[in-house]
Amino acid sequence: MAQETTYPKRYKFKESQEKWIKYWKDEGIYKFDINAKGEIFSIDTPPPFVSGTLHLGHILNHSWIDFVARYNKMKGRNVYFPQGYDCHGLPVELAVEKKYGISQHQRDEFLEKCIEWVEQNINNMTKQYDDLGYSTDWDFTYRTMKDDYKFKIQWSLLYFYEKGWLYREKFPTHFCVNCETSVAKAEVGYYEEPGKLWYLKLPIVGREDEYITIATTRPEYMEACVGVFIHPNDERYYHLSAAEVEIPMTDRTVRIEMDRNVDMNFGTGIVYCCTYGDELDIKWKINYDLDEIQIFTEDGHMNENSIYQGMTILEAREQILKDLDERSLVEKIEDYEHRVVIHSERSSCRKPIEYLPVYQWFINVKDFTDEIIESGNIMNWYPEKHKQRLIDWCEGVDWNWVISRQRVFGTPIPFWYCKECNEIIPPRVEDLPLDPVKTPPPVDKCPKCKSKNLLGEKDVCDCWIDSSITPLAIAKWLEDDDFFEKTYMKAKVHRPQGYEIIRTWLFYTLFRCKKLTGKAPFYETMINGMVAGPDSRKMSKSFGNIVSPDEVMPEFGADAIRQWAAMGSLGDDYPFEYTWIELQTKQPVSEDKIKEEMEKLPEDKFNKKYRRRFEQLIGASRFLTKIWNAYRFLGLNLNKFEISDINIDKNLLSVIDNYFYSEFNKNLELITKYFDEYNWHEAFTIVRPFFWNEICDNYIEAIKYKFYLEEQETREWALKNALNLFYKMLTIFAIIMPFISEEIYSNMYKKFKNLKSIHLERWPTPYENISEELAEKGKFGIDIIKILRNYKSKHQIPLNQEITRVIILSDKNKHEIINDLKEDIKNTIRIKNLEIYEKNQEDKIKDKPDSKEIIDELGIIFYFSL
RNA sequence: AGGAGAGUCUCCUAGCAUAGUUAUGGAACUUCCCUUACGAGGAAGACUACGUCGGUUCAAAUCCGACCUCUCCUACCA
Repeated sequence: MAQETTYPKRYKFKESQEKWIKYWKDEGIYKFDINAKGEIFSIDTPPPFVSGTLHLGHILNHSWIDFVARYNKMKGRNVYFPQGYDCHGLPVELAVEKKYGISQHQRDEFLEKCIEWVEQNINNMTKQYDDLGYSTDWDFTYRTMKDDYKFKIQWSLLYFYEKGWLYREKFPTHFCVNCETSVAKAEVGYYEEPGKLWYLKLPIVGREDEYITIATTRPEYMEACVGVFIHPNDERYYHLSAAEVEIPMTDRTVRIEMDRNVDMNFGTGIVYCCTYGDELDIKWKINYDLDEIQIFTEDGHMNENSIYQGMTILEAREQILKDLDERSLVEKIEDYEHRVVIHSERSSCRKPIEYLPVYQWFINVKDFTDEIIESGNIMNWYPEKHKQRLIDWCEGVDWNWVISRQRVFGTPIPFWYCKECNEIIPPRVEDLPLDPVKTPPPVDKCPKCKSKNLLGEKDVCDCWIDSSITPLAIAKWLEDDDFFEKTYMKAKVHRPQGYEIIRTWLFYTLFRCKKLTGKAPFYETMINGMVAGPDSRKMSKSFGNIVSPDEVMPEFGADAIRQWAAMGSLGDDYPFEYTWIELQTKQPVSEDKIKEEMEKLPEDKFNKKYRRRFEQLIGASRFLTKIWNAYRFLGLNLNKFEISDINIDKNLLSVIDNYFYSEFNKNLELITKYFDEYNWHEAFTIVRPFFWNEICDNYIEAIKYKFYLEEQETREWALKNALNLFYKMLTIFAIIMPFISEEIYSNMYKKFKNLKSIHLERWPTPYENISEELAEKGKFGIDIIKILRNYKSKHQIPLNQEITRVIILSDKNKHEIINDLKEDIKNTIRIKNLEIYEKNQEDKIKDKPDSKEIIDELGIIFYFSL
């Protein structure tokens, strides 16, 4: 007697997940061995920012990445699949300030706490990855905040400096003159303030007593005015084209320019550009190559470029208005609801923000966009259409990359500079990584001006500086030459990512890696879209359409959620569907009603009354149940036998086996083709119906009767053949549903296969030498079975009820086929007496039953009697 | 404001460069049957969609133009 295995009625995904996550870890199923067989295929996965939790966008993206990893492994490649974390960023600083109540000015302690906070978040996110069934090898994880990572970053910056691509220059930034610090865009807010709009007259050069009038909320910028703009379509001002105007309180004149960015409906439709008034001013300064005249100091006073030197900005405003008024240059004053940019998000400051130029570090990318396009062109794009985003972006780049951020938690920019002459002092390679704020420069005086006033840069790097060398970091660049050679230089490197960061992550990675190694980093890229809510708008709190993975994972499990991911389409946005259900009536409730109720009811009451129904996941769970039951059925029968293998013998295949094996071959070819293109959606829409409607509904139904036969050999072969086919399907399932596949494998197949895990298995091969002639016959048999089953159904006969007598009449050439399949037809449909004749024998049949059906497309006539 | 991608039935999705029967395939849905691998299964069914408006054409989801909506990006949140 075979060893008894028990087959629980339901698949318990929770226990299964827990068990296999541990097993995979203990047994090292996903370990990467660089010396293993197969071409090395590296996956440069996106390091998520360490917010502390993965969202559904990550789930979509990383499920796909896991499909890529598992599929390529099965195809025999040696897949290198690490997963790292992007640690630096303003949100970390904000969280630490809030949680520990310390400020960035207590630098050392602050940084320590940042690291602590990040580590906690990483723990949680790592668990979420494991719960998803993510097959990364955690031995190769990385963190952008670690020294080994920083070393590579700083080394690359030094290299860029030596090549002359890295430089330091003044550039405007949001600056709080109250706190005397640069602030991030995320730290500024707006608030509405009743203010004034001043209409000021600027004299036109060479035309006596002619003026143009500009409207401004910031008259104190007048002295910094370097340009005046009007809209090219503005009919009121056609006569002003190319005119010049005088700037009051200065001895300068400026040209009037036409620009489409002007808002014709604001003020007079004429706007003055004061370098750094707002973001538009900055854009104009760059596009029109305007001078910059700085009139403010970093502590909010007027500087030496202003006749109001020493006054605060507000004092200067009052004074200049008086002075302009004296010269009759103030046309009128209006009340105006003014949107003021203030320092609101991080401090209690709430004072207005100014744009001030400070020294920033730059990397020259403008001169290398052709090279980036080339690196993009040699890659395979899935889907192709998103390549255009990269090309368009490259072609439009007209400024260089500002890499410095006035933050503290980031990779230090490893340079010093001379306070007197701004000479840059680079570090020695052997001293990297370092923090120039804490480490003295390698020289004691400026090599250019001999000054001893050398300062370490306290700015840190833009996050994209960290993340745009991930392909090098994972390949142990500068660390292990052999590893680097094998996993980068000679490997196929796959880059999966969302389309929204093509212009950042992909762009900068293509640029830097090519420059640093001479080799374009990627063999191919797979692009995912954004996850939206059911209203196909992005998930956001204000729309109330957010779903968190933590909400659905415990209810449906990873295999179901991964099926949801598999149904998304390459490169397009993908909604996460749900409908609101009223719990009592179980009826769907409209979106509007829900919104109403949400506002009306307290949260707990609302939650008791309504619930979200996740249709996609319900469908996915049903499929898992179907797989589980097919397994149970085969398993229960396997319990009755002692078989030593599930190998097949071509000569012992039944006609029906032959047909389904042939169908499997055809479907496998399609599935493989779609997987090769990373088109999960199309692949899965073949896998699911093929398994469900063909293998379960037709194949298993048609061989079922054999399991109850007396004759051992037929029983055994029927089971073996079915187990063999099911196993091939299971290896395909393993990519999308790793847990249930492993569960079934371990219970039913492990004893026949010499593998610790199905995830070490190879992609299935087609059945060889399948006779198409026999397959045709099998198809014919299945068609007949379908018609008979249909007949029963139409006449409301229970499927398991026996029919007393069925007569099948066919053309001569079909007669023999039907005869061969007699047992299959008879037993599958449960017919007591099945008689088979050629059509020309119709007259000879005795006691023909009344019920008759003619099936033209099969060339068959049926008679039935219940 | 600009640039890019997208809009096909209740939901996903194919098709769209070389325009051509009745627009693909899934899920969900309804009715009947069944319940001995099946919180499952079987059979039938219907409804029925190319964002809007124009144009080119014998013929447009497909080509052209305008517009609308969504999403992403546009030098300090990733």
